[in-house]
Amino acid sequence: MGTSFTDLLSNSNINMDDKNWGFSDYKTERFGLEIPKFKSVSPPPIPISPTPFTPSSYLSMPPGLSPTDFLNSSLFLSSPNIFTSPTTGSFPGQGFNWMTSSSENQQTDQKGNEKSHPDFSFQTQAKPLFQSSSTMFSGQQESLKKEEKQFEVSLDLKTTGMKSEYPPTQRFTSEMASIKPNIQSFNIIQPSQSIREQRRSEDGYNWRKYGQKQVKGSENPRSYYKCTNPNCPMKKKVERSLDGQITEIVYKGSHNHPKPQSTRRSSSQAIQPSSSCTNSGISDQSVVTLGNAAMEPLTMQDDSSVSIGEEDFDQRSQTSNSIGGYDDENEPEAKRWKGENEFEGYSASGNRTVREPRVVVQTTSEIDILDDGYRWRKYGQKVVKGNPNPRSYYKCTFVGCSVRKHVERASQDLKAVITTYEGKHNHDVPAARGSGSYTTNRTSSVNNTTSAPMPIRPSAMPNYSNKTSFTNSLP
DNA sequence: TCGATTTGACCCAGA
DNA sequence: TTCTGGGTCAAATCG
Repeated sequence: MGTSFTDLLSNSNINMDDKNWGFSDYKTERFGLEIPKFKSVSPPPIPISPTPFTPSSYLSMPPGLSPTDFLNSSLFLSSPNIFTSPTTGSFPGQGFNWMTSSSENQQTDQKGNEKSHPDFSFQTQAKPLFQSSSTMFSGQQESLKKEEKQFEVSLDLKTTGMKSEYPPTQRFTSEMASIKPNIQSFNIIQPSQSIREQRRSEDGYNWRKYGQKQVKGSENPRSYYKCTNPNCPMKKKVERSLDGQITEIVYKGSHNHPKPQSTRRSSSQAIQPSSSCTNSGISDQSVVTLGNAAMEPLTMQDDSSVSIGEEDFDQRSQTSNSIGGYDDENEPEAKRWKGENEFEGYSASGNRTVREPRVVVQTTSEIDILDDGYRWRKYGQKVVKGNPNPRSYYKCTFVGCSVRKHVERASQDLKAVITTYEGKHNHDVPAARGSGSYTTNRTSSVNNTTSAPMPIRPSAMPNYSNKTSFTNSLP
């Protein structure tokens, strides 16, 4: 059982020597062909959100080069498309902007139009790894699916000995993130592992599917899942493209129980927030920083200075994150509010043109966001007309305090952040978490390790009402 | 045999 | 009030 992942790949007719795999070649596949319609080409599998996405699953690091080195290199940090979080100052650029090198900050679509595409960074698909490029656009769907199926089964047998549980092409992507770490660390899952264990989603919880529906305006079926934990209200909706790739996940509610224990997960090390996360932070950071750099990443960037426990990790990773690209010009009222804490994303299908798969993760979990001294809970995110950048909505978490704020980057100047406060705090600024200053530590952490811009920090405004802070805080 | 999934039917909120 | 569509239920089916 000492088979390395590379061996597995080489046995599967995947040329690891082809330096284009997963990168430029893939981009060519996505954008270099005449694609009459986005939906004609299903979006690639994506490492869905709460998953401790593990870039190293797809990357082979040269000897002597650690992922941390990679992250700290100017290749990542010099990108002008990398911004700190509007609220936390976190540095999403550490979220593995795969497609973005210094010369590739601008993506070119199939029409030759250059467009800023920060979201594309998270297209770190396993697809180039696990799907033959020759069949990528063959149009022979049945043949393709058979090939995929055969390959995946083959790979399954080789690597895990487990039976297939996930649809083709989706495996080794989002839903399989719980397995992926085993690949990353070259650990082989023992065949004795229970089926139930395998059903655990990438977020570490167990889900039971209770329904599926064809949603109007979308050819993608939507599946409904409930957390299998008794009395847990947590649900999620998963939309998949026809070939099984997830195009959207919407979480609803929050878990009222700790994450189930898992021997597999502990052995794989990859989804061990309290250990691996706080040490390297790499895999877990990438989960929440992938996507639009202007979005609230709620990252684990602070790991070097702040120890984040599992619960913290869970909540952060479930925080509203929207990953995907949009056709900004035609942006309709993309998402509609269903309630204060409920936020319905619209699927990556329908009338609008969507170039990237989309993930909306919503939860009622409370999140602390210490950027101005107060604690904020993100309760929504929305792309509003006239600004392609999502607006993050926050509520003060202090009981009885109704202050809200929303943060967005200016459409004209991405370096500028507009923070609008609404209401008036009826309490003092809460003490920072931990013994030291959380924000101070974070700031120093960022500054010490990168040349990242300073966190955007609106001046503390204990009393304000509908004030807008237009902060041009980036160099 | 049992738990998970599938799928048609039903419920219900909103237009 | 009716219609529509998303969400859920639950019997049937599957593994």
